[in-house]
Amino acid sequence: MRSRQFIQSLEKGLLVLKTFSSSRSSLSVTDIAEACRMNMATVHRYLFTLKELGYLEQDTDSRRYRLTPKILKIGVAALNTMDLKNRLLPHMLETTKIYDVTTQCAILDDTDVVVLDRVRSKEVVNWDIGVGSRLPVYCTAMGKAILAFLDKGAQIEVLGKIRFERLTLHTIDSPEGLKVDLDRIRQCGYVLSDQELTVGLRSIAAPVFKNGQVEGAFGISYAVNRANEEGLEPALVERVQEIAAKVSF
Amino acid sequence: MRSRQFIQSLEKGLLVLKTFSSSRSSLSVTDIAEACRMNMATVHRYLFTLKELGYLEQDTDSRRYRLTPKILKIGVAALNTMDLKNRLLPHMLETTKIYDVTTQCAILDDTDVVVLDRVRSKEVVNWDIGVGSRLPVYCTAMGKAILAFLDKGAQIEVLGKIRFERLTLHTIDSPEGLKVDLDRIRQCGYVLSDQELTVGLRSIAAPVFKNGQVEGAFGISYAVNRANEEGLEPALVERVQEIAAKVSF
DNA sequence: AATTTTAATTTCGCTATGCGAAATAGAAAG
DNA sequence: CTTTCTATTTCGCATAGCGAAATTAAAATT
Repeated sequence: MRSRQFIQSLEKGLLVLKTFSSSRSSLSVTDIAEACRMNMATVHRYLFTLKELGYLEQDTDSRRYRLTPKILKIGVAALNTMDLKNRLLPHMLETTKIYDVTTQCAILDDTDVVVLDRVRSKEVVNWDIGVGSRLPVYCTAMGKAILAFLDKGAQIEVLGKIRFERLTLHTIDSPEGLKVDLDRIRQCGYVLSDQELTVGLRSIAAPVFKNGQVEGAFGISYAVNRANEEGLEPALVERVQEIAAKVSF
Repeated sequence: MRSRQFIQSLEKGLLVLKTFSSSRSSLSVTDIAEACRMNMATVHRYLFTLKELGYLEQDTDSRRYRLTPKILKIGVAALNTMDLKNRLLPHMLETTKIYDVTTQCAILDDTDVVVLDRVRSKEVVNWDIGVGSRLPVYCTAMGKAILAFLDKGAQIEVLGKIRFERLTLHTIDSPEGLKVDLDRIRQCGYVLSDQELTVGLRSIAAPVFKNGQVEGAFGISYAVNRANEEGLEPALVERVQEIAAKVSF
């Protein structure tokens, strides 16, 4: 049974909001009633309220609802709160400038890494995700960098929750395989991930610490063919570790 | 009096969430009770619920609450919903690559423009805002581009709500001055803004249309000194208009 | 270390609030 | 024109949420 302190109306309201996504951007009362398993009259009341508050707008013809930019205010506050991002940004800009690689920073949430910010390289890769995007921990350099330095308990908990999926030929697809890799990463202090998430993409990442605890990760990505450039990767590996260490405390 | 359909608990819950911001990232029960003018017991119930749902976390020592990345899921859905961003991104990447300028796209919300996405140039300017940031309409190239092409009614409404503030020597600081500028912009089809928001920064922008209605704007920014580069600005002006027209329909 | 102050959390009884069935309105399909 | 489907509103009931006050816990002050 739920605590007496729990406010169900808020849970329902957020559930309604959460139903909207990039693939389901315009929803009818019925759609939401179905998705949330709620009574239609009730759903209507929530939609009415969210519209009144300016978080949703309704198409006059189709009567369907869709998110407004106002909702961003809340999420963006969360983003800017993360000072990892602010500490890393100057280094990201500089690194991208020098090596023309995409630099990024991320934190862990559940079994995903959430991209806090990224500075894009000039080279256009067939892969472009935005700020706030989520990527699976087990097949990203930043994800593995964070996971490897989590304390045992937390690490095991995350490992247990991951749903492995073979995204490329290089994707690790078992908890055991990942565990071995994480132990190795913990030894050497950085991750070099070769096309584990996307074919053609290589990444390097290292963990950033805050009071001795992993706070997130700093990472860079570039096209596989650049791995051949004389001395580039050793330089990048060193730089990533150096920067991650510099912003850690 | 409020409609019978309005759910007050949801309003209060969102009010509590909204209280968190980059400058107020860690809040106590009392802080929020004060800011929201709500009873402390009530505030506690909302915080408890949001914590339970995973949108807030509580520091065990200070008992203060702070946003978690989970809240980003909702905002990011809103961002990705905006297909203006998806249509423009390839052009943004290409333009940044060719001219090394910062490219961006934005939409209007209330009296702000909300940045949907941006591709940074290599030149590091003392000005770096992130995705989801809000800038005032009246002193940004993208803001004025959108405003100029709004229908009369909507334009007047926005003009009435703006709170003008002189940010630089070049900032327009009256509705009358802005109106004159907007009429001129409507004639020529693009905006060239010189240091109206930030000293040292110049921007060019043009509106993007969807079914004949302004949907948002495409813009580029660069350091003032680059205005001297032979033929650069005319080329940029043309390019901005060309791209804005191409993604309009 | 004892006392006071301040803040967080829980309890409890009352009532306004939110619930869902059903009614109504309105649009789309047949 | 009728039927069907969806959105919206009404209404009476049950309960979820309210705030005063109690309780607990942690700082601050003596």
